[in-house]
Amino acid sequence: MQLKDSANSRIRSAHMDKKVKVRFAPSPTGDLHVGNIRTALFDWAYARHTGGTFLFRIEDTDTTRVTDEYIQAAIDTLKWLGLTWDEGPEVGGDNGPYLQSQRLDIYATWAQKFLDQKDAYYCYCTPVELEARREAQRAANVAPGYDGACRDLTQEQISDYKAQGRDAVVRMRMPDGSTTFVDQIRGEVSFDHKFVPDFVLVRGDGSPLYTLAVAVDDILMKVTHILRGEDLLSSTPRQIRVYQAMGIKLEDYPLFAHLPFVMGQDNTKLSKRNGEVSIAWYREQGYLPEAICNYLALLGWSPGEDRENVTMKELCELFTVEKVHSSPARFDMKKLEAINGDKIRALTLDDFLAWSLPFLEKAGVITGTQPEIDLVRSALPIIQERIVRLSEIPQMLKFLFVENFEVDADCISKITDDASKAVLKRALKELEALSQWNHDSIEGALRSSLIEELGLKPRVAFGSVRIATTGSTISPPLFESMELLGKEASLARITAALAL
RNA sequence: GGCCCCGUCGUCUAGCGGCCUAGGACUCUGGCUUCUCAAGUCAGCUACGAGGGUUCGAAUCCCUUCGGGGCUACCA
Repeated sequence: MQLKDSANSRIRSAHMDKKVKVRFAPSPTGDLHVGNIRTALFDWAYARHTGGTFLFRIEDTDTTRVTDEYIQAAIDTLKWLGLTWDEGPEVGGDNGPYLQSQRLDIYATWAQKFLDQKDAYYCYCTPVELEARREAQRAANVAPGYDGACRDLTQEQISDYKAQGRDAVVRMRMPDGSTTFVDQIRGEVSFDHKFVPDFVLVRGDGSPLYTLAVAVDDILMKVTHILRGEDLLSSTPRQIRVYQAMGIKLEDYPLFAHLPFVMGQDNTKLSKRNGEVSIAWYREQGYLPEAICNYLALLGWSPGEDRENVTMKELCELFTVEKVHSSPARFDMKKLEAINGDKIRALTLDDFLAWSLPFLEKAGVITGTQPEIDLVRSALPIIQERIVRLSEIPQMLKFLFVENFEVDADCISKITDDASKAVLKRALKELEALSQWNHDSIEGALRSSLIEELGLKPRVAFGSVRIATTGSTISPPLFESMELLGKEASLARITAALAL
């Protein structure tokens, strides 16, 4: 099967008249991770860029590893990220069902057809036998793979195996020759069939494998572009083999584009060992969907023109497969944080409030009453440029809500010396006299008394007041914080500090 | 081992034969600003894996080599 440039251009031109349909087809054997999401994002962006269809399909043919919880989690994660699909679970479509476990009869029909056509055959080798032969191949330094033992079984041999009660798998016959296809990112890629052994389509128990289901579904669901991880690159010849057996015309083959990996810090495939990979974790940590998508989009792709910050809308406008490159990228948490900080700063007050409340409630800082929400709302502007993750909000605003206020243990010694006591005493006196309580009046009073009259350095003078009122050396701007805290509480805290 | 993919600052990238004494961003370092922390701003550090070609000219094209990764399942 040669699928060289001329064929590629035939497929491409055939596709020009067709509406683009891109699919994201994860196998939910765990929470969706960073790599899955980058793939989903590119799939989605390309579909949106071309005005095509984004199809979401669940590949749950491995029933021992896929669970309903993971399937639901995958659906939720995509929704949370805003990667909405046009065909798939929950929304339906003309090519469903979209769970492979609900399409078993379809795969069985095709497998039978391949058997009838002699494209596939029953293989009675047991896993133990296969493993032993592979071991021997390795020892003999021969490419391991199925040796074709059951390719041309006689009736006798078959009855013999059946009599032994052996299960048979359905195996695809790989003809001699090679498969060449044009990857839209990597260019022409070629595999000699010597290194693509006959592969299993249907298990001994009659259930289909990925190799069968993925190819059948992409064709039946009329997928035009397959953008997926590069780990699937070497399985492409098998997929193309199934298209052939299905009798699909060359121009109806989907176009392949294998995306580069997202690697961990230690330059191995991202896993739990070398960083947080579950999107659920990022959600809990207070990363915004738009920040995650923006950052992930930069892994293997670039908007160009020295630009990095893009909205989801801009991503859709700018994204093309041609600009994706072929080399793997390393995941960098620091940069994600920087982008998350940018996105948080760009939030409107209403949006920021909406994102903040769940974190404050979960941390037990507020219960959700209207007065609390009002206070949060007025406090958010002074912390907006000080956080990179939403999960930092409770810590920053806690001082406004705690009932039994206490100064951080490691800060107490910094305000118990004589000099600090003098500062606090004077501050208390000045503040008590204030008739107006806002950050201007507070600042005016403290500046004229502590800085001008006592001649103290601002950082020294305000530092003591900061610790006394907010409990820490690090806080939002002091005068605004005191305004939000209120006169009564501010004075009470300074008084309490003097008693330490 | 075999097959396949990949190789520009520490990291993500721009670059697609002359605009490159290689640009941007993150990180790091130093300065400014400053009530702390941030934010903002200025500056600095640091890269075309190596070796051969092709060419008047190469980060850009070719070859070799080295390095990294993936696959090699009745996983996907």
